[in-house]
Amino acid sequence: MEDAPPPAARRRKEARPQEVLEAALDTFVGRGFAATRMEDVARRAGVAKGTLYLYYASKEALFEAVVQAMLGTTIARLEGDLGESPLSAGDRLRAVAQGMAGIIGDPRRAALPKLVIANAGSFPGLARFYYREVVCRGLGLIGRILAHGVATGEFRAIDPTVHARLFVAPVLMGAVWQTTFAAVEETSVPPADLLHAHVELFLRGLAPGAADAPAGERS
Amino acid sequence: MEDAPPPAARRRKEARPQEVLEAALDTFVGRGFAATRMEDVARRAGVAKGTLYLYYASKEALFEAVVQAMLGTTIARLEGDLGESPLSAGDRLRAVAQGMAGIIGDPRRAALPKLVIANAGSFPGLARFYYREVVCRGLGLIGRILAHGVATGEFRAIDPTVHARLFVAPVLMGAVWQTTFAAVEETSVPPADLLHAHVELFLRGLAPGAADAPAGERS
Amino acid sequence: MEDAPPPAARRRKEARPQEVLEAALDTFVGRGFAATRMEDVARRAGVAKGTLYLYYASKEALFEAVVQAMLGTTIARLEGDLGESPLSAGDRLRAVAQGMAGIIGDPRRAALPKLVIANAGSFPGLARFYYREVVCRGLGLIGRILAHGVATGEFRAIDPTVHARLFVAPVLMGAVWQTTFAAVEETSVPPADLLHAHVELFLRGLAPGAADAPAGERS
Amino acid sequence: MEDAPPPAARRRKEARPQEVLEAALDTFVGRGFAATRMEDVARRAGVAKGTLYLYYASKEALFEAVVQAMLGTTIARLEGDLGESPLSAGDRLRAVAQGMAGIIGDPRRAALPKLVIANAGSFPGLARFYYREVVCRGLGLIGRILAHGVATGEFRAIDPTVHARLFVAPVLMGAVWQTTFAAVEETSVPPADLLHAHVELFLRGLAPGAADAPAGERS
DNA sequence: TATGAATGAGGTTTCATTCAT
DNA sequence: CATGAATGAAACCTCATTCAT
Repeated sequence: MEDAPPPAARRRKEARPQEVLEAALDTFVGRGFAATRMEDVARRAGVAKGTLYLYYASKEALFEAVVQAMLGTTIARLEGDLGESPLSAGDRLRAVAQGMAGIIGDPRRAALPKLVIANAGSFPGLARFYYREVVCRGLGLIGRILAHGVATGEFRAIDPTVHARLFVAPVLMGAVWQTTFAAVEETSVPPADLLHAHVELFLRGLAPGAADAPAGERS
Repeated sequence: MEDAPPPAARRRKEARPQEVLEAALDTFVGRGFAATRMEDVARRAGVAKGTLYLYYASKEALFEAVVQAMLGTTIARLEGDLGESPLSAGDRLRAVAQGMAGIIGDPRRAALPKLVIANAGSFPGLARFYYREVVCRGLGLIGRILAHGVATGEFRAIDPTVHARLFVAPVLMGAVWQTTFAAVEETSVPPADLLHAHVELFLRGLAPGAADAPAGERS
Repeated sequence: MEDAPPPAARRRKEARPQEVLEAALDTFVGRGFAATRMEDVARRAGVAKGTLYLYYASKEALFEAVVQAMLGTTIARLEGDLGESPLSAGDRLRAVAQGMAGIIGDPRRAALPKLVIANAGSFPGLARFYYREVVCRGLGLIGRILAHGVATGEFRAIDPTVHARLFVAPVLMGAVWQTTFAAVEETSVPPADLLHAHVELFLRGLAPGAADAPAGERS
Repeated sequence: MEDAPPPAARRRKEARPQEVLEAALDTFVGRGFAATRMEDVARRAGVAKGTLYLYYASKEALFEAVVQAMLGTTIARLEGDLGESPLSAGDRLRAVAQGMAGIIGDPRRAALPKLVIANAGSFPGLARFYYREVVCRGLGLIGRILAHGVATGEFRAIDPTVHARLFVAPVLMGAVWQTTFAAVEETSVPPADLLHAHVELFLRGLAPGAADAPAGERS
């Protein structure tokens, strides 16, 4: 005799919390927290309204669980890419970009930034938490790579804090873009192309070139 | 000779719709459309609940009026910058960046992108409208400058469609950032610094430099 | 020189209360008391909302004034017909019917019964008042004529109280009918025809005929 | 063997919609549609405000359901009486009167005419619908009986269309009367007496008697 | 006297949450 | 565990009434 009879029905039951989370994520992203009704989530998850409360104590708790679940894997992914490596700073930026591409390639994970941005006002703790756990760590990682590149002379002298943000911006924007304008966009650019162009442009811009900037600058 | 006798009380009356719009914008941006209560808007505008309905037929109508009002000035600003000029492509990009800086320097106008992003799900027409009226026109303007620079050899050969997005991303991101993380940010970067660094990095990256990319690899 | 300059503008001013009453009556009859908005009445009367309150202290007061105004003339009319006369009972009933025809011929006056019926629930005093002032007096008048006819042998022996109601019913019904179904009726019967047929039928039915009822049965 | 286990609590649950309808009817009749608050209906039905919306989508929908429910049985009753029979026209009118007495004997059913009359203004479709489904059919039935009586010589020559209305008027009026003046009436006449007197008077009046009308007519 | 912008109490409706089955 | 009928707090919106002009 086996230890348990998980013949399809049981398996479903154990996957419930996960299915609920996914249904909730989709609805929260599509409609925003306030406009999402628990019944919508329940229907999408294929369970009854009351069942949601067996797993999550309230709508807020469900929302936080959604963010946590996404953060968990996102952070893990970032941490994985954080490991030191013998590559050049440029190649390490390329590797980070690859990792980010993987993340925003998964629509479910790409939705997180928008979720945070759209609901930070209603969840005071959310912005702070996301900022500390994701933004700081992400910017820190990139900043360190940039600083290293500057130190070795691979990059020209720039402020790593500032340029870390510049490096991240198109990725974040791309993620938000997808979940907002994808449906109405006429001429769409594949995220992969965008990311590739971004990295090359970025690295060229950092190259310790001759003078300061090409033409007649100042600002 | 005065045109009319506006004795302080009258002036207030005529400014009502505008005051309501500003109060509504602030609240919608802070809490999102659904979580905003009409009473909050009224209190912030210093009027009674019912007064809102003298000017706007419903919460939705108020929201749309807010977006329209912001769009109006934003579009006008963009159109102004659209004028052809004898400057180099690089300097024209710098001018556009200046214009954008002016826009996101006004907190009220900087709030529009977040408003659209956060509520596109609940207002199907909103994303489409904003995309057509602002995104397309903005990207088109920048794309044309880029294409011109490529044609004259001022820039290396890049895809204007793709790089227009890259040019805009940090600006948009900055605007969204401000209204989302400003309160919790530890080490903030002045938007002006960010924008300046961005433009310089961008122009360096576009310079028709020697080889392809500085160091070894490829993606 | 005249005593006052009432050149059309002044005359209008003095007629205001009456115009307001008429506008109110029309609206109350059409929509019911609760569904009538003061602004509707004002617009129909051609005055501003606030002006109504110069003449009537509240919506309820306006409603009561409407009823009073209608009652006044209605009662007066009835009283006029109440005068004793040398006619036969039958001819006096015919005269009363004439009077009623005059009343329900004026759409404004015909509307009163419906107004009372539809709003008696919301105005506890209204039913009582109308019953005392109109119903009782009307039924009393007719009852006395019937009793007189019975006493003189002009009519067979019937209960004047009961038959007074039977005499009034088609008139009331006709008045209510007009303001309720007139717009949707396919085959309408002119009120005058209806009334004439009613009186003749009624008088024939009262004639001290041979047996009890024409044909065989029982009750 | 029982079909199901309805242990007193369950029975209550299934009767909910019906209980709500009855509570709503009573309140609508007493106060009119506009003056009725959903909370009143809920309290009278012994449920919470929100519960009403489980069964009826809106206040209007509830009102229409009330009318429908009443109409259903009323129409059925009328149809039942519509069956051809071998009786004389007079006896068939008596039978119809009996049927009507049954209807207005049930206070709930007697309330329908008043409901329609009082709210036709706010529900444009209501008057039309009621007219077609009840008034036309009722008048048609009676008109056919009258026409038959005229054809067989049982009645004198009258216009069936006109006299059908005269036949119905006291019944309708009685129904409306009950729900409007019952509480304030001093000398009330039992509806049954009224109806009986009406039918006898009506039949006498239709008898193909000697001349036209007894005494000195003409209008 | 007349106006109509402003007010806010009160009504309809929604929906997160509970609990008996 | 799972359900979904029931609840009632809270939000949107209307409109009778007031009052500065």
